[in-house]
Amino acid sequence: MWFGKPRPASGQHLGLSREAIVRKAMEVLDEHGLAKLSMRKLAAELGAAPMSLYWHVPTKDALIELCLDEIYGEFPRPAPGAAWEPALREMMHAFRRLALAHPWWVRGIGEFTTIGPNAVAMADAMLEPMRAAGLTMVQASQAMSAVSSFVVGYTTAEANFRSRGGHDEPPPDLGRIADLYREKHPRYVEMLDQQELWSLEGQFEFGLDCVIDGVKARVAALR
Amino acid sequence: MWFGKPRPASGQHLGLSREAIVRKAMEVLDEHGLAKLSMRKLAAELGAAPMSLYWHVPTKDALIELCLDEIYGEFPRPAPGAAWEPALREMMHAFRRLALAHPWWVRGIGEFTTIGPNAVAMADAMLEPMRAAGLTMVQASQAMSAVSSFVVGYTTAEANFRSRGGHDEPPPDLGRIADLYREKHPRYVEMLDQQELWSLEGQFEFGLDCVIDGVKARVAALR
DNA sequence: TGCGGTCTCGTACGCTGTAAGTTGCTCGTA
DNA sequence: TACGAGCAACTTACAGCGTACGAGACCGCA
Repeated sequence: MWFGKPRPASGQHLGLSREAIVRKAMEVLDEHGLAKLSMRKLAAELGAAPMSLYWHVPTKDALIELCLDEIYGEFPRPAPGAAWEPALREMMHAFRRLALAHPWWVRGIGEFTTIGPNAVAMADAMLEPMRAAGLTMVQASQAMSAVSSFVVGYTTAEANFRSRGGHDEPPPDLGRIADLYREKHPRYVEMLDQQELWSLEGQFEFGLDCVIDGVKARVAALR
Repeated sequence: MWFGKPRPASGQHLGLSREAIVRKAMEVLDEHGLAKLSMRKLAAELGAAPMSLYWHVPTKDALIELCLDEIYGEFPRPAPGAAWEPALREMMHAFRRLALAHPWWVRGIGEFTTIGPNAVAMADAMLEPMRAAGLTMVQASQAMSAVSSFVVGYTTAEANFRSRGGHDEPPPDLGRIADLYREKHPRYVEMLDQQELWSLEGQFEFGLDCVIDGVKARVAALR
């Protein structure tokens, strides 16, 4: 007997779809990280055979790129009429938030260069307040490139550091490292001892302020 | 008769050593990239059996970290008595030079966080002119963190872009991407059409100027 | 009833890192 | 000269990986 469902959910149909696969892949990524994602385990998790995934997704790398772009979809949109500087700042804070919530994401960005629909939409949205404020295309793009380069670099390091057990205080194995280099590079070891440096948010804020200030000054000078 | 050589180079001795393995690994990395480095191929290249490498190196990841640190050894040292700003600038240019010469390097930095002897020596050397100029430890460290975060982020993207065939001009598949997004994000596509944006060195210089300016201003304000 | 399209699966190939155990070599000492 | 220690290289084997290829199962439609 057959119940007239759009998908008869019988025999050959598991309800697999690109969306379902991406969703489950992101679960696995959030929980176990990039290195632990395998097509075979992912398939098992979905109750399917490994090769079944390949009907919906051409390759593992392509799947990862889909996941990467998915995160770009979670960015907030600048409020209409917002000034570019606070909008950019807010966007970069969102970036850090997402990067720390999904540590595999920053690493993936470094390896795969995403130009998926969500990434493009996000960049395009950020372009709006900048153009509205009178920045030229080149200025706007250079500003975004400078600021986001910093943010990518910083959050990569931070995510890495945190994944090794670091928080906002000196890491557990700091003593070992300090001992290793104490006679040869005492200045460096002295730096490691500064409590203030281990405020990861503070470091981020400082760098972000620097870049944005620099950008503002340069943009103003060309007026 | 015995010639007093430290290693008689006979029978079981292939001349394998940690240094030789690292050297050959760097050759492979420079030529084929991180993904193509395998212990088995590396061993073959050295005329040895795969497992022989494991006498000299505990694990593949450890070998990669050794290679990463090796590159840090190629940094120039700031001239004695140099001012911190030009010294830092020069250091960051060296970073970009090395990152483009060894594209696997930047990617590896993002994945492995190196605190090897050469990396530490390089950071320590950079600390010298900053301390001499009267910056506090915290200021010096924050400045280095901000600037190098930008440089890591930018060169990661640039190395990635170049490895996909990009040079200092619009990439070959730009048309395809532009067509994809033209109706939905015309502003973004217009940005891609700006010739000036594809000067990768220009973009780098712009961003670097921004961060360093911002750092200088902040340091001066705290005086 | 048969057909073409959509989806799932089984098998197989050629890779990977490395744990465990074995062999041969050289050397210091007896 | 004989022997055990220790170093260095090798062999074998395991568990896993991405995915090419081809064979089915099921659907709607003619």
